[in-house]
Amino acid sequence: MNEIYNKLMKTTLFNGIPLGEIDKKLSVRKYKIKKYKKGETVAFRGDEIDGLYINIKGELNPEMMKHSGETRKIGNLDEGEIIASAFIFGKKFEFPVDLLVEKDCEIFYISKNELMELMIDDKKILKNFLDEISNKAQFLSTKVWNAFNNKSINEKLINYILKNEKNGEFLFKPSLKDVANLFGVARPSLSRVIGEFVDEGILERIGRSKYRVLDIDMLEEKREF
Amino acid sequence: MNEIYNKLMKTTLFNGIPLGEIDKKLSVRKYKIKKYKKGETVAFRGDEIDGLYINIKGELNPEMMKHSGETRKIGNLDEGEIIASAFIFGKKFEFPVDLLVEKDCEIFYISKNELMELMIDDKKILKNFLDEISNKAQFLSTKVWNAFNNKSINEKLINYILKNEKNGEFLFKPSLKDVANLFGVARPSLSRVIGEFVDEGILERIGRSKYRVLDIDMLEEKREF
DNA sequence: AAATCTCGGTAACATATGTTACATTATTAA
DNA sequence: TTAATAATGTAACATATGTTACCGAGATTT
Repeated sequence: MNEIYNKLMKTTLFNGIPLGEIDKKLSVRKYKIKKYKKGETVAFRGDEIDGLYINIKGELNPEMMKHSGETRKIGNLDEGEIIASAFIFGKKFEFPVDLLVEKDCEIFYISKNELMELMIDDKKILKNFLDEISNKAQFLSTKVWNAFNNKSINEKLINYILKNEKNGEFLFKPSLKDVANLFGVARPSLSRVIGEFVDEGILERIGRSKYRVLDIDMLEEKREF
Repeated sequence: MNEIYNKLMKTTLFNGIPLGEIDKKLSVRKYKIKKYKKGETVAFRGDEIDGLYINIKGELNPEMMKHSGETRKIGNLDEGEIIASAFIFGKKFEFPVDLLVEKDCEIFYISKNELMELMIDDKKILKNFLDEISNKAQFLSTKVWNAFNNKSINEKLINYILKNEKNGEFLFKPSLKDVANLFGVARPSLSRVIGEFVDEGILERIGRSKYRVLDIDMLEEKREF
């Protein structure tokens, strides 16, 4: 039991709550621990969400799929993170994505009602959960803003470089292909824009998917307008 | 006072709470009512958010601005709606947009801490607020999904038509210009695609920004892949 | 080391969207 | 009503991105 409480202490929801407190709060509540093996699917898009799920051990992989079958990774769900926190309340009670197990997992579950009791009982937990779902919304808001503001591959690339360069060097991680996918553009199209930057003397190729920034001023100038 | 409580009853936060209850809860709490005239700016992007703001009378207009000065309406904030609800908690305590007054307004304000006390004190209010933020996140999530899934003007237009047509007819509201802006595309580009649909016999123009769907099957076929 | 495989760079071509300009039609103001 | 203003449909042209194909460089396996 103590091992679980120890894990929970590191989660977003119980962040800052002492071990003894967690023990006291949870001992009077119902909850479950579920285990999954690598390759299994924890949930499919559309499955009902009836409570709070926290990944306390292992790694999960949320994926969205287009009608055509094309998939896109959204980002990993590491230990301590709440699953689909913004979909527990609100109008839709269903998983927005498919959830695949990347590394063997243990998942903490507690019902919606028990969760609310926890929040009413402890102001810190309430604050933690409000912060959690607000952060989700803020993250999405930024994404929407970026989609509106950085429309061209040009702008996306510049932002990527400025965010990822260390000492004037950067590489496309985990691969150029994946970055193109992240941008939502075709790989050769991204390569072409990179090539243009090289022609203009802004970048220099120093290895496989690896470049050096030669003229950071020119890079920032190109940003606008 | 009663007039204000009456307005509050219709808000997202106090939805479902009887008038007497609102009176009882709020009489022991600090809150303010602020008034604004049309044309004033309630808040600028970056201003600190130190609590909960609800528009209880009038109409507000959130706007985002690009570096270049180009602006985009996000959608109106009508009476009863909470302002920037997803930015009260979480990492960013600041307004994500500029807030312009469209029609003379009255705004209800309560501090973050008092808001939390309200939530702890009343489970319905807690649920309402959790629903509110979750809905925001879910709405944004849909937008991100759409941006990923409906990339072409073609697809956006088809979805727009299927969502807005009544008895085979629809119009671009409030104007074609605004819909183009909503899509994030140039107006003539949208017009061109509409024109193509007309040429193909899928649509028929029956007035200013007003069209009739002639072949809904062909419209749905064009949807994929 | 050799064979195989995957990824990344590049080019030619096709398509989609943006830009600008203009005429026409509604809408608003005078 | 008339004049002014704004919105819309359209066309020609410019630009950005997608698609396909091919080759060579690294990585991986044998």
